[in-house]
Amino acid sequence: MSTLKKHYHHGDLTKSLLESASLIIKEQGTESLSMRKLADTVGVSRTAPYHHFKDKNALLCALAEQGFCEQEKILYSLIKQDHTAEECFKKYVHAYLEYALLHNETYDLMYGRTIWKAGSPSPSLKAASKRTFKIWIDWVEELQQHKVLPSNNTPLRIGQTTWASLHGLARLFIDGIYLDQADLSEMIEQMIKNLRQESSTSA
Amino acid sequence: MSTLKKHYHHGDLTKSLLESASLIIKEQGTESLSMRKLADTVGVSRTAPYHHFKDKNALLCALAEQGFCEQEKILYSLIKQDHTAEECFKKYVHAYLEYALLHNETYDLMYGRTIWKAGSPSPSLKAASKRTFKIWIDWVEELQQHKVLPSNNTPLRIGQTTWASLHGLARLFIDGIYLDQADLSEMIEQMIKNLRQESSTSA
DNA sequence: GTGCAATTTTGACACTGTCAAGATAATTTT
DNA sequence: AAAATTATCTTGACAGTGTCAAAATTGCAC
Repeated sequence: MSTLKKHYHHGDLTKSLLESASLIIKEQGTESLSMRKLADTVGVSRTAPYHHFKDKNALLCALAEQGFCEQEKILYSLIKQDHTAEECFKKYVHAYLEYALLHNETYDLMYGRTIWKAGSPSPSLKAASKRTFKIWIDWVEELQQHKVLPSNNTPLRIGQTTWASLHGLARLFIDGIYLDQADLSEMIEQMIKNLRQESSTSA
Repeated sequence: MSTLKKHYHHGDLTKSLLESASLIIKEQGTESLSMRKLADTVGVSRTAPYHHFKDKNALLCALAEQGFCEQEKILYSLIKQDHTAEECFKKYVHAYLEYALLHNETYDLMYGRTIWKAGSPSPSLKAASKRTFKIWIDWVEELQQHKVLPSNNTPLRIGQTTWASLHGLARLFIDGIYLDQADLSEMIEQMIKNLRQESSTSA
């Protein structure tokens, strides 16, 4: 009888489920997120969550969607700062990888097989990812104009390939192929050089 | 009583399991590979496979290891041809992505979360992946000498970053983030330009 | 043939996602 | 306020999973 929504037994189960689920995947990995344990953690029966999410896939989609919002906020605010385009791009790359590695489980849901191949992305998740991608492509166009990124192709293609590069770097660490965080920063620096318009300046 | 190995009940269960498993993941995805169904397919009881593979993880490791052998063969033979370094590199990129997409489920086992993060790679799998990686790094050094890849860092770093780029491109398609195979070849071409020593030649 | 070791099976346990049906509480309608 | 309707949650059930322990089967060496 107080705030906005109010479900009789639990206040706001939808929200509680998302929060708990988010915590579980962060601390124990997506593999060990089960609907039953989640329900138990929140203090509700096994099938209660199914009245708030059609199935597990829907829950994961919601988590991924939250991730897109969060990531978009971080990266978008970065773009809108008043650095040189060059400096801004470098910061973007660092921020992108920082987000990916810090929220690695969420990143995996956002850009990984679990939802996009094994599962099926919800319409609103698709929309969120498209939105994020569009912001990126628009900014790539600017970066091309400022001669930060190469102009030998359309913003779309350049955006796709440089994104693929960042994504690949992120994945190698997220998936446990590389573990040594010490290597990471050096790899990031080199990746930035690779992606820049003029890649080779020194011998 | 004929050839090399011979197990009394089934000829060579180990081999049969690997072959069937390989077929199942190719046709139905790794998600729908279960030890029980696999056993059933091969015509043996649920727990029989456990005398040939310690657990499911071990089976997956074996599949991944096979993948490394196969991939190594393809790529290594390519390196040893008599094209220009430039031409050879282009072919390599195409071949790498072709393998990744054609054997996408195996590729995912070789370079994906399932084994490397969620599971645990067997010693021999680790060795196989190290071997493959070493061949790559050695060749990167050659490519640098032929001014195909940039020389502004060690072979290791350049090898890591350009591999990350190829891997990222592969993953976007393997994981279902991108589906349109028509885009793929254009993205590959652009990626090659990105990776080459002099990335921007035209406006 | 007997003994031994390799191989396979049966039974069991604790999990998983999710459906159908029933119970309960809140909300709306009368 | 009482009744009807809806939203929410629970209990029971089913089919599936990985994998362990113990028993059964088979092949081979002696």
